[in-house]
Amino acid sequence: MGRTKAEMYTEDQNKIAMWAKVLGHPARVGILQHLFRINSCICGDLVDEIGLAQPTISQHLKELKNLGLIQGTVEGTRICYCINPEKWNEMKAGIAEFLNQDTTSPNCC
Amino acid sequence: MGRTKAEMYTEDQNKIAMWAKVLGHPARVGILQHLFRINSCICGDLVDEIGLAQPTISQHLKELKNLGLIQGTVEGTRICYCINPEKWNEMKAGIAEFLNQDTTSPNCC
DNA sequence: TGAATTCATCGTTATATTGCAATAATACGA
DNA sequence: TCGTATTATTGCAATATAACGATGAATTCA
Repeated sequence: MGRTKAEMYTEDQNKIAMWAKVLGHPARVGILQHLFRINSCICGDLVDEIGLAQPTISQHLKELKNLGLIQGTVEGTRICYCINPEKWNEMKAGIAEFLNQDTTSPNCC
Repeated sequence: MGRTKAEMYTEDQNKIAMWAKVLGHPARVGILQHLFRINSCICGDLVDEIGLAQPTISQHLKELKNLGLIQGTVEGTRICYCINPEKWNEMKAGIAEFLNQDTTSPNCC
């Protein structure tokens, strides 16, 4: 991402940007939507569902895991992923607070 | 970003990812927060406020403009930026719908 | 034990993003 | 018109992302 200097920004700004960044790819949005839709865990059908190669899916899953948004448990040779509700709600609250800023003030442009 | 294949995804997924991506940098988060805080328009004090070089700020502003989230009007030699409430609310609704998915189902992990 | 299955990791390529210096463009005032 | 101030654009250099083939690790089953 070039050379972003995280220390220039507030913790708040970095956190929002971090969350937004992980949502900033349609494959990851699709993975999360699928996990919600299937509700119960799913394994590697994401490869078929999304249409990317297995290593690519694995990489996207890793990024989602790094933020704790999803978690996986081993089930034999397969791995079962699902949403982590606590982290999801934490992100939802953080982003909502940012998005809910007041837009009713008279804007001069 | 490597070679993301936008045509693989739904319009919905691309839209959410597009919005999230532009929020995925702390400088842009900071710019938007500042525009909200100052409420009335501001010009190029963002350079002092954020602490990046003027061309860098200009580039971030351009990305926010591309999505229509902010708009600028010329005021002499300065340019006055502010939030575009319509677009902001459209983004807010789109992201909220995605984030508000139900997390109450029993998760198996 | 050995083959098969599933997922993660590594290594590489292609592309995107960040950041800035230099420079251009625009508008104002003297 | 000329100089000044402000913002945009251009052209890099450094770094991050995305994608995938090849390979490795773990597990199940024969």
